[in-house]
Amino acid sequence: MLRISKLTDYGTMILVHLAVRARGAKDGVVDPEHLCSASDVAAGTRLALPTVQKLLKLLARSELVRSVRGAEGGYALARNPATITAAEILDVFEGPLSITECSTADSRCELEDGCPTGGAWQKINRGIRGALDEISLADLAHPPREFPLVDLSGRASRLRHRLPPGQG
Amino acid sequence: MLRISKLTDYGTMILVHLAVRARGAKDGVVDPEHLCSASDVAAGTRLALPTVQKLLKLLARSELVRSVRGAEGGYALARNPATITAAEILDVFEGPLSITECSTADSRCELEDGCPTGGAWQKINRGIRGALDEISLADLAHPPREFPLVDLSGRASRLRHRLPPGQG
DNA sequence: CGATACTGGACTAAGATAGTCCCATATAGA
DNA sequence: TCTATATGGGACTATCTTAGTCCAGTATCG
Repeated sequence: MLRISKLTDYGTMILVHLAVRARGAKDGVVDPEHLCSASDVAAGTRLALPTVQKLLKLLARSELVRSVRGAEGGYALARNPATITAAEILDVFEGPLSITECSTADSRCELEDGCPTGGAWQKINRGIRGALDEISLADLAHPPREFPLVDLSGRASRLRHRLPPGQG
Repeated sequence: MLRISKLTDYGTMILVHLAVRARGAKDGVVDPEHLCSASDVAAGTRLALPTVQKLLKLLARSELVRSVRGAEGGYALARNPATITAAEILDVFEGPLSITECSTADSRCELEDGCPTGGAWQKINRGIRGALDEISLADLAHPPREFPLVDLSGRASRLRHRLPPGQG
């Protein structure tokens, strides 16, 4: 239920990669200014290069990632990973949509007035956003053993990432 | 972000209709055994009949709705609306999926071991489920002014329901 | 028996998604 | 200045999903 697209998942992996690089995963030296090329990200995440390029372009247009063009250019996080929330990340890739289809600005809903479920979906939406606001990119990049969120259910599925076609 | 499909939205409207009928919206007499035909639901929700039929069939296979065949047959909620949660409803229509694509049972994920985001997505998923567990069908059918959920964000979009083609 | 109504599944058009590719532009360094 | 390296913007396509319809079968009431 409540799927996100593969591209959103990939995009998150890319952000995690940038966050890890920024804190100097390789040599222990922290350098938030460190630029990663698309090729570097593709190699690090094992995602296909064209897909990574596409997603990085999208991210660069958002406020989460900055880019430097030309030789020796690349991408880096625009802000501290601790200040970037999962809600913001999903906004970049999925757009600021609500969970109900009819919530886009230019759609007309003739059931609007009498609709008995409208208000409740809105509350559900806010509840979900609240949960997403609690998770930062820093958490994603370096998850602590005990997470700040309450474990509300044992029903969550195992999570795995599928490799793009042509790998594995 | 985090869309549900139109059919899920429609399905929820159908469940709300059944809940309202069960508590006797018309004459004030409460009758949880009251059966609604697909035609009655279609008329009440203003959704197209074939779509309603399809969704009611799906619901009847779940544990949320029971059906009676033959003349004078129809559909009714299998349980008290207060005990049916939004999480259960979404499970019926969207399946027990996680928010990440790769979480289905038969997919293989070569990034599984080293995947730095897996655990966090899982926590996000649980947080969302927690929010959905707080909303009952009874809430959806008869939303109180003040909702049990905390209002965590002012960013939620207006919610409207779009009519199916051929209406309006 | 016949009308009513659910059951199961097939089918299609339209739209979304994932993935690739091309050309333009910017920059560093030889 | 020239060239290699990168990003920027967008077009394009195959595939999958979604939404919606329809039909033949089965159960039940009167």
